[in-house]
This record gives sequence, structure tokens and C-alpha cells, in this order.
Amino acid sequence: MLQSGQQLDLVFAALADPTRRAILARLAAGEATVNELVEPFDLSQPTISKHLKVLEGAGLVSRGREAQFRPVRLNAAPLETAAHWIGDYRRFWEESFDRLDAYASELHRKEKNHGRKRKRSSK
Amino acid sequence: MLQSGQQLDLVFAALADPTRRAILARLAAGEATVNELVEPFDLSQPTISKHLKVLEGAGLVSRGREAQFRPVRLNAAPLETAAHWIGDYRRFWEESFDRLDAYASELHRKEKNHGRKRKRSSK
DNA sequence: GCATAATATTGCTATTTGGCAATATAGCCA
DNA sequence: TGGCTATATTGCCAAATAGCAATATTATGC
Repeated sequence: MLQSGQQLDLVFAALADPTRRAILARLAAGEATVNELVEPFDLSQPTISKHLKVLEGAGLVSRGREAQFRPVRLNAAPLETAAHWIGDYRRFWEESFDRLDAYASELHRKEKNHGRKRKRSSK
Repeated sequence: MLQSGQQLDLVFAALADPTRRAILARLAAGEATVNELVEPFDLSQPTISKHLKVLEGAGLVSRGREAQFRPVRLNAAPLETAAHWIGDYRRFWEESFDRLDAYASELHRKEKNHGRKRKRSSK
């Protein structure tokens, strides 16, 4: 089992590529074969296979076996982990809490005083 | 202005590094100077500065100017974009819709029949 | 068994990334 | 002015990444 930090590394890294996000979007419409995933892109089949390996490594897709096909299906569970991580920051874009926080901490830092006196007149 | 796709590239790539996520976590407690951000890590100051540049490039932090300090503060707006993107997949981990979808599309694919007949007896 | 179709693997590139030490820049204060 | 502090920049390296063409693998169906 992967530690959650490394899990997030892999998931966010996988999501950082537009081709891979497009693949996930396609899979949201249902499972697909590799060739079906190749079609919409101007990329070679091996390249798509490599992307699929990255997605699989992040746990975002899983593969089936059906004749000579290896159908790819979306596995959204890791997205929940990612959503949860991001969700911890929700208040920072929903409220204007950040301003208050930033100000409070700025004061705090000034008081701790990193080897210098007080600031006198900003700017 | 950046296109939303490239924006997502940068944001997810920024979030893919544990050091950068830790920096954001620290900034959630309020703004900080570069040196304050260096302290908790066993990394050099230039390395942290480079991470900050990545975060800044993704729009996740912004810099101030105060004497010789360049205070770093969290800017959560891009996280909202990321959260929204991930949110489109919420039903896939909340409901068991995916199973239905996958099955439906599998049937569809079999009917379209990519150059072969029907499956006979799996495995 | 053989031809074909689907997918994976194997080199091979060019680019990007994360790290460092060393050095440069910039602002404060005495 | 000169020295100190905070931060940025530069130059370097090793590892990872995204892409390709070519080839190998695997299963089907005649």
C-alpha cells in the first residue's frame, strides 16, 4: 500500500498532463480500448500506452482483459483523496479569511523581529 | 491570461511535489518569509526559492515587498479551479454509476465490433 | 498453424525537474 | 559608506518525462 503523500504525488502528477486529463474525461463516458483512446489524439499508440501506465500507477484507471483487448476503465477513488486534500483550502477561496490570517501573521512576524527593529512606515 | 488547460497543468504539477504541498500547508497558517519556509526542510534556500517560483507560476502564491523581505502568501484561487475540475468526477466515487456506465459502453463497443465477431467464452 | 489485430516493450531522443554550491543583488542600519 | 541580512540568479548534475519508430507479445479466427 502506498502512503498517502506518495499517492498524492502520483495522482497530481498524473493530472498535470492534458492528454491524461483528456483520457480520464473520455473514460467518464465509459470504458474504452487503447485504440479508442488513441484515435482522438495526434499521438502514437505507444505514447498513449505510456500515459495509461502513468494513470494506472496513480490508481486512476484499471485494466480488464477481454480477448486481445485490455479495456481501460476509470477508477475515481484517488480523485476523492485529491479532492479532500484541496478541500482543506476551501475556506481560503470561499471566505476572505486569508486576508485576516495574513495580516495576523505579518504582525506576529514583525513582533518576533528577525534580527531587526520595527518597520517604520510601510513603503 | 493563461488558458484554463495550461492553468490546470501548472497547478497540478505544482501540487505533485510534497515539498510544495508542505509549503502551501505552512502558508495556510499565514504569510511567511523565504527563510521561515526554508527552516522546516532539509533543503537549501535556493531550492526553496525555486519551489516558490513554481508555486508562483501556478498562481498559488504571491509575493510582497517589505524591506529586504519578500513575504510569501497563499493564493488559493487556482485551487478552486482544480477542485472544480476534480468535482466533475465526484459522481464516480460517490455513486456506483461507473459500473453502469462501463457496462453500457462495453455493450456498445461489442456491438460496434472492431473488426471481430462476438466474444465466445471469456478466457 | 497462420495471418491479423490489439497492445506492450524496447531503445532512442530532447526537455524538464529537483537538488546543490557559489555568487550576485538589494535593502537596512550604524 | 560599509557591513549585514534576505533573497535571487547562475551554473552544474542526475533523474525523470514525453515523445517516436521499430519490434515483440498475445489472442482470434480461419
